[in-house]
Amino acid sequence: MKRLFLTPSTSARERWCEAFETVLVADHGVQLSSADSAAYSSLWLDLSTVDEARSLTLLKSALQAARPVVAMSATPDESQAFSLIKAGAHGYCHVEAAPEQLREIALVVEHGGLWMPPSLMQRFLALSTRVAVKRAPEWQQTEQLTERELMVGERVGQGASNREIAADLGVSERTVKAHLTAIFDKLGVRDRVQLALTMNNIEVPPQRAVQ
Amino acid sequence: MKRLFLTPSTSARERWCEAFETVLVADHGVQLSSADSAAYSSLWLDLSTVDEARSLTLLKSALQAARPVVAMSATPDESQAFSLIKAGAHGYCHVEAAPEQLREIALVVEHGGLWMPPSLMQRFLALSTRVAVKRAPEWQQTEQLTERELMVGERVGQGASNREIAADLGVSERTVKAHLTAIFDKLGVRDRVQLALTMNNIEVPPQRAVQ
DNA sequence: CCTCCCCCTGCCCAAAAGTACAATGTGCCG
DNA sequence: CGGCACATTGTACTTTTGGGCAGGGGGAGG
Repeated sequence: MKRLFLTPSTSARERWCEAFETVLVADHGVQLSSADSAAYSSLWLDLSTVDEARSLTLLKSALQAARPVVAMSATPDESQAFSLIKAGAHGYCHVEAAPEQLREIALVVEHGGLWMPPSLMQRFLALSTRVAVKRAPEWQQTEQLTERELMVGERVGQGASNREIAADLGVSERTVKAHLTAIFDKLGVRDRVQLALTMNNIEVPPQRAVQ
Repeated sequence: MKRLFLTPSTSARERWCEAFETVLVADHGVQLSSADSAAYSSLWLDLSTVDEARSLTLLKSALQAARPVVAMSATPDESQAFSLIKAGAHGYCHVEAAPEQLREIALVVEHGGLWMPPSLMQRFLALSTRVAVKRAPEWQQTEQLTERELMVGERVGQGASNREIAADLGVSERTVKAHLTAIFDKLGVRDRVQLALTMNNIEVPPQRAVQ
């Protein structure tokens, strides 16, 4: 199986060749067709000289090949790792990773796994602990909101006030309130705080009625 | 490499033997010593007849062997998957998974990867990344709250109203407000919505000043 | 003893949030 | 065309929130 490395430079080519028997190296600009994708089993993106926005763009186009993509960074960073993983990368590692490690990562991602450095993985799992993991039913709740309601809900989920939302959407504050009332009803929440949590997939524990 | 399967029954043993050359099967009750752990490369937990609480207990003891653990369920379920993964499992699959798939999973977890069914993986990533990824600064923030302030903050993070919090803590509503004012100041948030998000490790994007 | 910090609270006020009742306009569907 | 869902807004009212001003009590430490 061949591995395709996309990089602006070829400085690390040596290490890659050491890791895998067959390596293809191409420039970032290369156009990937689905025909090509049969030719390799995984795709490796060198993002060491690329800014965040462009990283995501490159990743998106790389993902179209329907092969697992491993993002490689020169300055591994939690925030970058998570945003790339979230965007669809199957792996995240240092661009200077040793051949042996590259082989491990290839094994993992080419068999449907997710790979990142152990410390990051740990942190990644720890971070998700506060997120509600229950029921698919309420997942649809967000779906039952109208387009406009969804916009309002999302802004509340970011901590915006009614006035700010109104300005954002170019409507009156009264309209925002109207949407909110509808949302509260549909999602079964009481106020904007509970809505904000719900919009972030956080379980809202039932509050004891007082008075 | 051997794989150790922990199961109350041996009904699936056949499939396991088909998947791997060497398979050890033992009861859930078996005690794992670190000496044993050298004998196998991964540990597979059959949780098909086990309730949630016991699942976590079994997983915890299995993890002590310092080998990757794959949890297998008869009724794969998002909630169960996530709680097991968070508790330290490296893989989650159906107990009836085909031999070929078992081999894939073994490859992944034994090389440091995380494996779960693709649909679950997608959902898992979608959920996880709503969470803020930089906490070092704000983590201390939570620490800089006094005991009482922390209690109030946590309740706000669960969507409680001032009145409810007051009742919970057995103080007046005015006191709750006083604590809140102090919290807003310390954490640099504007209102209870932003506080609720912050308490759940969710990044509060700066809002454009309007007016 | 004095000071600092934390906890608690009352009165009062302003802003924000949330609701009720009502109305207008638009586009889609039978 | 009439019904219906959606978006929009106004007036007015109630509730909740946030905070200024002022004060009391307690514990730790100089």
